[in-house]
Amino acid sequence: MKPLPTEFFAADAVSVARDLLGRQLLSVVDGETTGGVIIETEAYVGEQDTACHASRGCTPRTQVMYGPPGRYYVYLIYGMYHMLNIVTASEGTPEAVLIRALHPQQGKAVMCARRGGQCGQNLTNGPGKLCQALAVDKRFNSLPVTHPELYLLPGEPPDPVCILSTPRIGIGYASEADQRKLWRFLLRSSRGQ
DNA sequence: CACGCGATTTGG
DNA sequence: CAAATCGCGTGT
Repeated sequence: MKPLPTEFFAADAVSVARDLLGRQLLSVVDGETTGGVIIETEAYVGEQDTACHASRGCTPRTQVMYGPPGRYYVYLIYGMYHMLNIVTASEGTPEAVLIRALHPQQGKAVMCARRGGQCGQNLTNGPGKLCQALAVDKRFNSLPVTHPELYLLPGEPPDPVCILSTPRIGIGYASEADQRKLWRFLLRSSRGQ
């Protein structure tokens, strides 16, 4: 199957965040294929969005968000967890989508091992957890989404009625108005995923 | 160059 | 409820 092209991400982060639900994220690291279906995302929308890292301008860390869409923005948080984002919009417009959760599909045993033996629901149900499970770290920062070691497949776009939107998580430092934005998107859990 | 803290996870 | 743990952004 053909990977999602970089052009897919040349749209506003909110639209891309919604459109990424139901898509597949695959990692091929150390000869192991791991991944699953994206079931939770968040949009971070430029310098005016006080929850977005780019709200403090272009810095060494945020530089990739100012580049062309369709590249990974990976950073370290709390000194120990990585966060996987995909840059959207257009060059000079620093927007990105955070991948927050997957429904595990490929390489569950490997993901289990990378997660310290934890399995089941605990494999990829968090932005730090899924990076651990897929062996995603800063070496993917600024690489294109068509990279052979980390890429996306079209999957099956969900029925819009299955998409929930809520406020974003863990952004207490942002303005109240930005905290209230419904820019977190989830796929309503259903059987058979 | 020193300081403070975070788009989280885990264990108590 | 608090610790873990360090790169980055900010101000000196």
